[in-house]
Amino acid sequence: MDDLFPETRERLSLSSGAVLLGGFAQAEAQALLHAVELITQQAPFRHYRVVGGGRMAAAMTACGEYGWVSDEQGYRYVRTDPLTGRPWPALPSLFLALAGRAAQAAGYAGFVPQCGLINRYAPGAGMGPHQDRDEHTMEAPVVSVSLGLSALFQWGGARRQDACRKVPLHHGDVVVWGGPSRSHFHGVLPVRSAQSGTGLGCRYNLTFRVVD
DNA sequence: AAGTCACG
DNA sequence: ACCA
Repeated sequence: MDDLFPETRERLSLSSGAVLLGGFAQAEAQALLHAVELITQQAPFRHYRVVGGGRMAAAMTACGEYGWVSDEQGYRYVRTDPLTGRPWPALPSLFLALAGRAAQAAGYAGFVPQCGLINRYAPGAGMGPHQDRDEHTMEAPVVSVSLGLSALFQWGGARRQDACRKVPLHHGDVVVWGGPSRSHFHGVLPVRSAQSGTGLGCRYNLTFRVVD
């Protein structure tokens, strides 16, 4: 388990099935950011609408077999980027390797994501508590990778009204939630601008999922 | 409401 | 509460 994350700084049990892994190598973070740059050249960041008409504060794009979109038909996964009309950019092997490694370290072997969502949080942007329930299967875990500015992750329970625990997430942290925690509510408090060692002016979050 | 705003 |  531990040898899969040799750079791990800390390991924090969140609840049944959810794990926070801390700190992969800086060189790997730079490679991940470079991959993000290449993806966003093909599938630009955009702001989706939430049900009800509001605008999501986080800018989003995706890579892999499926991408998450929000449109007049609701929240769903599609194989074609509605913005470009082209398939989503391929999941870089670096993403596949990191996601598989993190999932295995958290106790979920054989994780092969079909979707890599990329969320960009400018200072002030956050995401309210919600469940990830648009995937057709909930068997596989969600793997979440934090890059750039730090943020407070809100980790809730199975019900919206359950208390949320605030977990600081920093550049290089990975959160994995599966099993009973797969459908737990979670969100991100508005990101605050700060001088971080990364020099990045925003937070990037990569989330990896199996869709069907 | 995966958002925003008003009001106590 | 709002009423997409």
